[in-house]
Amino acid sequence: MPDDGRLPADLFLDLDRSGPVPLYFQVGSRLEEAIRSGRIPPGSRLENEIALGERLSLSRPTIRRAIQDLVDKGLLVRRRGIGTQVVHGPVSRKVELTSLWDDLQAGSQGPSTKLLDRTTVGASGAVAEALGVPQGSAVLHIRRVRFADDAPMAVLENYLPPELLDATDEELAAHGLYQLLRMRGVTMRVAKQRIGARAASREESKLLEIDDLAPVLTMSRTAYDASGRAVEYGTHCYRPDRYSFEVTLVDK
Amino acid sequence: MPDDGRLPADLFLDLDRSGPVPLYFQVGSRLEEAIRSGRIPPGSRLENEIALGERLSLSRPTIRRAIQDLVDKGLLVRRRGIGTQVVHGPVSRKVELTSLWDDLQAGSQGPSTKLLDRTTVGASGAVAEALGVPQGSAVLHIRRVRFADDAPMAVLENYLPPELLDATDEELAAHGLYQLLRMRGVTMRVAKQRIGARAASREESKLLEIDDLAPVLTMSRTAYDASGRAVEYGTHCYRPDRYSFEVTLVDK
DNA sequence: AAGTGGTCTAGACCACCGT
DNA sequence: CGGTGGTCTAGACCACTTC
Repeated sequence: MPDDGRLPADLFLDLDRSGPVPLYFQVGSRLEEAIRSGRIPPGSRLENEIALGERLSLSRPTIRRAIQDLVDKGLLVRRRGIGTQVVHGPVSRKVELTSLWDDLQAGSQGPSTKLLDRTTVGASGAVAEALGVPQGSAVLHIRRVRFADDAPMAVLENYLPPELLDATDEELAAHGLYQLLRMRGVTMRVAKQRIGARAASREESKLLEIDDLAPVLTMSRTAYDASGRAVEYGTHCYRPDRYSFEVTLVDK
Repeated sequence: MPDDGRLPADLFLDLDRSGPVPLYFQVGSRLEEAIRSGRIPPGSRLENEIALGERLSLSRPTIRRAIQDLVDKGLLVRRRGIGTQVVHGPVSRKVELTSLWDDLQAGSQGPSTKLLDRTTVGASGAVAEALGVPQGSAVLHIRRVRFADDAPMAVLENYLPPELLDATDEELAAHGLYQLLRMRGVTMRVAKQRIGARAASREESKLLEIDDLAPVLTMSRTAYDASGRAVEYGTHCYRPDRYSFEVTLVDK
């Protein structure tokens, strides 16, 4: 059998052993690129971990970690006694604007945002519980509409901790919450989301340019920083013809 | 500071070093149990990895893996130079029937299912592409209604590979797809899902006992086995007042 | 029997955080 | 500065699959 899964030799020529980027990340990224581009075709077998490690002068745990990351992303499948294969399914498809993170990560570059409302309010029961602050303490409440290609896509309602009370309207419209929080030393690490559906309210239907009571996709999220403190609580609703969520599950 | 994060001494007394259950899994499970039960309270600090390893007579990588699994589940947060903490947020909340896997995993025990339709059809364009089979090849098509507490919750439409062509109606109603496929040697490893919303069709609204054109939550999924072959394609719609999806995201 | 991934060990050095 | 997690190494033994 000539198919020994030997990878293209030039894939890993430029590994940087002194820079700050971890080796497992460099290996994983190059491998992911090769798979998504189709250069390593679906269903093809990879070299075994030890051989690959020797060719790259890397230890087996380092190789394993790089491969495991791609397994977690759903790009590779491992079977004991068999080997590692590229999945057959639709791999090359990029995650476009349906990623679950993009509300946080886009912001500055992505679709535009219009600020509808921005007030400082005392945290009510549900908000106070979600953010983990005392009832009645001051939090920032904002309401925005997100546009993609000049068409309304979502209505975003958020409650934020005191750090952002000083943000200007211009900042809120231009920079996205994730970025604003980062600039103030707050980085999100964990988020819990609930996705559902309901009929649009009269106001929402107007903003989204859909019929009253038409279906909307809803998502509510609480995000936590590295210390475990809640730093964002939001309730969003989306036009279902312009937005959907994509999730890849891996059996562990 | 007396808070050295020292864990309860009896947590790890019964580690089985000879059985088939990996040590990192045993450690992780016990830790998860202690966190979810509140025995290790939110915000509390854990011992550092090396100390914990010494106390349990385990190497640092083994401890790290156990902890990392809980970080990936959103139960713990690690910070370099600081330590590992239990997140502050709502942790103890069980995942009940909103897990993204339960359609696959419940089946036998969970809510009941009524089989509406079961036919062998030639794979049409979209189905053939999703399942990765030739156009027109025989696949099993089934349509079911899922009930929870005797109330309709979802309409499930699935296309399945030839392995299941011989399944009886009783099996289909009683055992759940995941279990039936497992019994035939097929195990799912990766699934890609898309979650959206739309208005219910007349037939769906009747089955779900809701108004015509009322909102429904939709999910379509393609599942792959260990070899990367597609083994299930399904389109489901849910009553949004009885079902929603819960997702935990971790920044990696 | 040979080859694969799955687990585990016992170290090492580094980057980052607090004091 | 000491303590923490982040990375990396070089081995070892095992379980599983295929031949």
